[in-house]
Amino acid sequence: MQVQVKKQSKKDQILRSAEELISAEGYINVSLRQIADQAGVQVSILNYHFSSKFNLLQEILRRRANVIADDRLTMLDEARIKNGSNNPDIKEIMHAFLWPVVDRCIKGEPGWRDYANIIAQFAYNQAAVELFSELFDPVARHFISAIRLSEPDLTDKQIHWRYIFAIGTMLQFISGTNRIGLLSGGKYSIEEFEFGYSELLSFVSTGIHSTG
Amino acid sequence: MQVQVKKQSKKDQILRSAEELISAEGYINVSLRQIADQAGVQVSILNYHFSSKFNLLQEILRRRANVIADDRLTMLDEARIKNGSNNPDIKEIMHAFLWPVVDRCIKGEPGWRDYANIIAQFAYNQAAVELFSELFDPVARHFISAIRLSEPDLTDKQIHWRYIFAIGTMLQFISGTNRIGLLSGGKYSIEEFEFGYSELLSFVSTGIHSTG
DNA sequence: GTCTATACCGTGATAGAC
DNA sequence: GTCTATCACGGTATAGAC
Repeated sequence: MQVQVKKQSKKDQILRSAEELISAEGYINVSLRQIADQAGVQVSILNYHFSSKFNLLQEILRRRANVIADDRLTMLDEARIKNGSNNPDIKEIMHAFLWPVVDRCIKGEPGWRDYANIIAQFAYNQAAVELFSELFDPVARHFISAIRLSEPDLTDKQIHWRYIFAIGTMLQFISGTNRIGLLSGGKYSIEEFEFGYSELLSFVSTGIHSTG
Repeated sequence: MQVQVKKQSKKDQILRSAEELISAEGYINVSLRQIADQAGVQVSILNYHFSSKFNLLQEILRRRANVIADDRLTMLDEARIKNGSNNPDIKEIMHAFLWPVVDRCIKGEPGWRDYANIIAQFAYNQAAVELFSELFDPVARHFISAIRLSEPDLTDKQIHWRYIFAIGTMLQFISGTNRIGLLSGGKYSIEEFEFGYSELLSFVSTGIHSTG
């Protein structure tokens, strides 16, 4: 029993160190030896537990995904209950989709910030797309059903495309790159997450609702 | 003179091979030796011309950027002229922003498709953000001015945020990952670019115009 | 200025002892 | 499960030919 706990916490420690370093310096620039050093373990332990560097990355991506997935479904259900007709409007739906990620990834503990950064790093990487689909698309289909009810004038195809666009918008927001700081010459910043979030939510909701 | 041409075409050949391989297999998975082989040159030539792998990537990103930048400004000017008041509506503005990328990257020669893929691969990579800003933000500021005229009810801060969101939406679209194919179980595909583009344009335009 | 040959050291990964 | 030793390969630097 105690051994089991010990092992778990050790594996977690590796995952945590990897998360931190990959987020800060980028997957390419971090070596397994650095990760091992920071976690206080031997290099070959990493290969024992994770079998490859890329698989370590995949485990990082997996680890926190279902927390988000659960929260999204919970918030979607709550929105349905709060709304008597079981048919919340598009903004409530997208809030249930966006908030679990944004809240944790921007305000949450450092691990979640790192996680968001890593997700953005690999979002458009061919090798990781299938994993992302596996982790997030089952829940996505629930949201698409909800949108279908809420926006009866949209075709199924339109809903799918716009949902994908919403993901793209969200990724831009949760990536730690502070592109808005560079664009605005420092006038605005990714740190103003409350303003940013309300803009994100209305951008995405209005975009999905669009009639052309 | 002729020597100059020869050299240029050789350097271009390396860039082209690198572009193709990095797009297809990912920056991490491609070695300089593979690139050299495909270009029919020696490995050390790459270091001679580009000094490092990452710098080679940067040159790839630079090479086609100003073609897009020029087209965007041209289309923006045309929209202004076509519209008597020098104040085109938001959809015309965003079309001028999106079309030069989408047209080339989706319909254009293979090199442009690869280019789009690589841009998406590095869009949220900390190490590349400053370069992207350098390459695209000067033109972005012209578009922000145009939006300011077109959408007088928006604050400067709102325009900046929404412009950033538009970039995120575009990246999702031009990335070659076909996330929509996975989400829809193959029903829809990234290949239907005409439908996708009209959805993209209205999503982004409506999102920017949003009143909450 | 270009290109070639070669060597260096850090990397991810493996096999086997304990 | 963990550690040591070892491997092949990667990006990079350099010395010198043309």
